[in-house]
Order: sequence, then C-alpha cells, then structure tokens
Amino acid sequence: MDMQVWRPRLMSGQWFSHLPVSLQDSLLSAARVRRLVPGQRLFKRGDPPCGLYAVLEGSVRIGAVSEQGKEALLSLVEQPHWFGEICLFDGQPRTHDAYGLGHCVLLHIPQAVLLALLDDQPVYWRQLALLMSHKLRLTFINLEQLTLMPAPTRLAHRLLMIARGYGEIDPPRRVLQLPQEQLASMLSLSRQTTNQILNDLQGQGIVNLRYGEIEIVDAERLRALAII
Amino acid sequence: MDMQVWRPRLMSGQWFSHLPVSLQDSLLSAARVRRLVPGQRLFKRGDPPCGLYAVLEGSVRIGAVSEQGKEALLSLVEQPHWFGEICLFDGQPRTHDAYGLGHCVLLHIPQAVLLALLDDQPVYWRQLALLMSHKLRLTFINLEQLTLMPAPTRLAHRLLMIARGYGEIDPPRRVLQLPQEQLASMLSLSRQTTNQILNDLQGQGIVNLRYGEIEIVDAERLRALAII
DNA sequence: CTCGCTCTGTCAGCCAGGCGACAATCTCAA
DNA sequence: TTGAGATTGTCGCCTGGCTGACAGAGCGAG
Repeated sequence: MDMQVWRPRLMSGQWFSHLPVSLQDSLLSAARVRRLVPGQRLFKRGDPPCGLYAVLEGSVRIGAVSEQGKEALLSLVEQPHWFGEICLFDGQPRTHDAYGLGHCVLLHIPQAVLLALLDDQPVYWRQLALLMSHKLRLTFINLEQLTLMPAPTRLAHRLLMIARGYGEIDPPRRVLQLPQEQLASMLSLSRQTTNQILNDLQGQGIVNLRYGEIEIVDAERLRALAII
Repeated sequence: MDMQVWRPRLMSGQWFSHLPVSLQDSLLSAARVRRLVPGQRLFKRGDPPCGLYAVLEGSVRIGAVSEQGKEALLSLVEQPHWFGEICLFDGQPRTHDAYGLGHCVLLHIPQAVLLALLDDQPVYWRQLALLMSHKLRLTFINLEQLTLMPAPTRLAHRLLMIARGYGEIDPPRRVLQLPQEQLASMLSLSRQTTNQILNDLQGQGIVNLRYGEIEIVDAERLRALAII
C-alpha cells in the first residue's frame, strides 16, 4: 500500500515538514501502518528497540507505572507526532510504556530498516537527533517547572503546550479532548487538585469545562498565568 | 599545545572511550583548553550555541534560576563528562546556566569547528547523538523519581548516581565532595530536609557525614533503599 | 590566633497538596 | 429506557516537606 497518502497529514508537523524531501520519501517508503485497539499496548518499559513511530490517528499515552502502582504520564502524543527515537541511537531498552488510547493508526518504521537507511545516508542521523533534542528540551522544561513553579502555573503552561501540540501544531487547538485525570497525572497532581484549579480558571472565564474536554477561552490570560 | 595529553583522562569516561579512534583524534585536535576561576560563568540560559565541552578538572554546575530566585540544580558535572551538545543539533539557545565550581579546566570544541568536522564526517552525528540519548534517559529517570518516589528514596538514588558519575565512572567513588545544600537543590528538597535524611542514613551506618563531604559506607543497603 | 565565611544540626510552625469518600452528572450500549 | 462505567465537583482530614531562625562546628586567609 502506498504510504504517500499519509504525507499531507505528516506535513502538518514541524519536524517532518522540515526534513529534506528525500528523507521524507525514504521514511514513507520504509513505513508500514500499525493499528491499535483501545488500550492496546505498543511497547512497555524494558522492551528491546522496535523502531520509530508516528501518530496518524487517535493518541498514544507515554508513561510509566511505579511499583506502588502510581502512574506518571509523560505525555499524550497525538496527530503528527513522532516518538520512540531514543532507542534508535543507543539500542537500549525502552524507557516508557506506550498504550493506544482509543483506536489508533500509527506509522511504524522498523528499527532494522531505519538503521539500514541511516547506514546508507549517515547525514540523516542529524535529523533524527533533532527529534531527540526537541524532546530533551521539553523534558528539561518539565523538570524545571515541576520543581520551581506552583501547581496553577504548571497547569496553565501545560494546557498551552497541549493546545500547541508541544510545538508541532501551529494554529493551536482551542478544545482539548482530555479528561482531567489524565491532565492531573501529566502534572503529577492529584485529580482533585487539578479539578480545583480548573474550576478556578473557569470562574475567571479563562477556560470552559465540559465532560471529558477543556476549552481554552482566553489563551492570552492563560499565557499570563503561565508566565512564559 | 598538544591536546593529546588529555586523552588518558578522557578515556576514563564511557562515552569518549567508546568512540571510534578517528573521532577521538578529531575532537582532540579541534579542542582548546578553557579555564574557569571559581564561580565564573561559562554560559547562561538563552545564550547562543558555543560548542561542546568536557570537564577535565574541577566541576561545573548546570542549573537554572527562576524569577522567584529559587534554584534548580540539574547536575554537577565532573571529571570526564561532556556537556553542551543539545545546541549543537538544533542551534537553539542554551537551556541552562553553567558555572565553574572551584578552579576548572575544560576542553572546548567550538560550535563552528565541530559542525565543520561533522559536515565532513556525517556518520559522527550518531556518536554525538548518543551523548544526548544518554542525557535524555537520565532526565527521564529524574523526572519520574521526582514525581513517584519519596524523598529518602530519591536521595539514596542520587547519591549512587553521583558516586558512579552518572554511569561514566566505573569503580564508583566512595567519598563525594559535595555540600548538603547542593545535593538538596539537585533533589528539589530543602537543605533542612536533606540534612535530616542524611543524618538518618548516618544513624543506620549507611553513610558518614563530614564537613563538605559524604562518604558512602554501605553501598549495598543504599541501593536497597533506592529500590533499583 | 582570630575573624569571617561556609557548612551542619535542629527546632517549631505552617501549608500545599495528597487521600478517601461520596454524590452528581454524563455517555453509551444493550 | 435503563443500567454500568466514566467523569466531574466537593468535602475534611492528614502529612511531608518548606520556612525561618539560630547555634555550633570546620576552614582558610591574614
């Protein structure tokens, strides 16, 4: 099947659209479609490397569960996001669990194929590394926010990040399809605290809460709360 | 001056010693020595990329200060550690501040020179990216510990990490030259809490505290506390 | 030797945010 | 239409860790 049909969708993402066209083509021709039923696991922490993925439809939860059963949700990756690249470089086991959320369509580029491609065109290592540098920057921001900022600031910041697809989506979304509990575990807050802050924001007319979703009404004021 | 004199020291690190010899040579011949007086700033957040560094003597604090003046210390890099590679890939500004702690000797490979080198030998992009993948993994561990683990566990874990030079040093050090306050800000704890936990550990005969340093007496039990 | 500085030890008070518990509301499929 | 499950709203209690404050100890330069 021709993977070129997915090109337009992938082109909406920053990373892919800025790749050299030849690499875009190579990636597409090396790719195959992978589907996940709701809740299906793609990989778990400790699994051997299996390649690179892009989300085409649905979303994927990237997180980890501690021995005590608490969950740390790293992020919910959506639409034109690529993930799974760390193991490509070092061949070490996966750092996180990945589960489909709802029905997902993914693009999968198997590790071996990708490595062969890079063996042939080593310049492309830089492009792949770019993906990783982006993630490292995001993770640093996260880590710092977590230790330095109070909960409401972090929440505001995260809402904006999600709306902008962590920098990938350009006209930011206004409506986030996202239960509060998920937001909570991304922020390392309890569901209750998250709910309280959100209700505060709603009271100020900054967001609108509905069942299973959050609408950003006043992005400007939200940005002010997030400092940024 | 011949940079080859630094080779043995660099070879004690995992990353450098596993590079292809030709890359080791290229790095060494592109490098120059940079010295820092105590407290001198090497770069600060937002600065344009300036290249890659390795610590030869002394140590460098990598961290950031919030508007409220609270400090998040990311890590103290020492002996054969390399840092500053993110900006190499994306050309974006620096994510953290870097200050010398005591008198430091660094190896500096200027951005332009390194880029030229990589232009010539694109395969080496992968090696540089390896450095970044290592850091991304460490940061993930950090982030997760911070949200899931209680303070004593995190402290134990961090002590072990520092002793092992975050994976770079093989026979782990027993004595860490490290004031409690620095440890505290790496763990995002207050100095007082850190002190209390350390005293607990000393009471159990796991560590020994002295002025400005921490000796690990029973690494085995420390490891048990850190789960790992 | 001594002064100033950095580092450690310890206390009391406070509070953000966790947790358990429950009721209300929404969705969806049977 | 109805019932099960998911999601939200809101209590009150509890506690880990922060803050400020201060005393004692180690270190180094003059």
